[in-house]
Amino acid sequence: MQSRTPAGRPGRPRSAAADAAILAATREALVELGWSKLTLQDVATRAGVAKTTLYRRWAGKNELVVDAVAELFDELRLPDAGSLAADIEGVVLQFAALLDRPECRSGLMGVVAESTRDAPLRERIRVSVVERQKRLVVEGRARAQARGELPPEADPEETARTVDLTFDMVAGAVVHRTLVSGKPADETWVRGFTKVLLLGLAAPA
Amino acid sequence: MQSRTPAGRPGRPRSAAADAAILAATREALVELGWSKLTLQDVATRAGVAKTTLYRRWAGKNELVVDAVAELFDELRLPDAGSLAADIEGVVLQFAALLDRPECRSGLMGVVAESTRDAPLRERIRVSVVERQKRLVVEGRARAQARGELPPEADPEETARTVDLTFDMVAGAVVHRTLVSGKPADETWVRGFTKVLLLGLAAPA
DNA sequence: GCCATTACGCTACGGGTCGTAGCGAAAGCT
DNA sequence: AGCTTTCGCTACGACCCGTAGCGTAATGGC
Repeated sequence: MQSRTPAGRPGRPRSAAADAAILAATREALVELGWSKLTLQDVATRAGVAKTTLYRRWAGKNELVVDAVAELFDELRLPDAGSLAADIEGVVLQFAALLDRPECRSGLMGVVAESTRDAPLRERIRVSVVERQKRLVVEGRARAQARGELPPEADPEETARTVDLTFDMVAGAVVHRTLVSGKPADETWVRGFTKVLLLGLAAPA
Repeated sequence: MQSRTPAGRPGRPRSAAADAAILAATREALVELGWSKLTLQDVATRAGVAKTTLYRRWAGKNELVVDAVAELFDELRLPDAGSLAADIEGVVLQFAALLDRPECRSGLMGVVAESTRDAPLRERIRVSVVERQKRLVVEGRARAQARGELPPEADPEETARTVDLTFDMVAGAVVHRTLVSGKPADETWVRGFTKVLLLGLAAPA
């Protein structure tokens, strides 16, 4: 978050309600206007605050949208469906449902595009959005290894590489399917994807 | 391309040199300024043409950048390295090299972000950029089936689904690796990725 | 209760980009 | 030649950016 009040600070505290209103207004504007036509003036008006209040809390459009989109990813949960295949399918379907929301599509792609020339922004995205998804991969993997569905690795470095690879394959495929190919990541597609991924991962090293 | 002269048209023809200069200037501006700070005024100045000339040929920034980036994808070639694994690795490494160029990174992500709210733009990207990559998948797949490395499919609809899935997995993983995770898609990574993908695809239906 | 400190709403500002219009000159085709 | 289209140039209103300054509101410390 942005407005962390360090407890013992004197003066009037920042309104927590304003934070929530601004982030909600940002998502609303993303739905109606998209990334490029979204203006901070418009967000401020929707949220019922002054434009200057926005600039006191966020450095600019990029940072604001990252925070607004990051909240959406709080909904992601790792289901315990009994098998690794079912777990993957569940997570992928949740992720696909998120990417189906227009505020998520345009917001995420907008900030990712900006992050190609803004390292601090990329780091902010990583912490607020990417790591939150990656944790699901780590947990799901641990469960699957406990069940014996995946071969365990001795080398922790090898484990990190495999987790990274798995994550890039899952998230990348879903994003590419929905945003570039422009087709829905529905159950049929997810089943086919999970099958291919699982066969590749389950093979011994 | 944009300025297609229908041959028998009277009047002064559009300068082909200007087209090339504008597209090159667009890529140059993408490198130095990135997607959001790129202005058509700046591109026009770099190309040595008037701003109005730009607006006569392209509807706006989105369309211009799509054309400028699409030219980069002409370089993609399907190597004949003897095995499917080597072919995939070759293509993926080429794709990774493209995404390593800043004009490709910011330009591509920028227009993809806009395309989430602009169906005609998405179609333009599909025709100019996506289909050009997808053809490599189709060709490589045909070769591999001729070599017996991949199981052939009787159902043409099933074939289309598999090609789509393969393409989304390859392109998606590379894009996510380089642009979201922010790590290089080097030979080590490509080898690991190809291994997982191939095991999943080679398995019988 | 008083005071220092901070947040807030409001207004205004210079600087920049957008997309378009209008003009005269240049460059082709028949 | 004459017609047609492009091109460079200038100018324009509209909009957004990001900041500054002001008076007011809401806290915590004493």
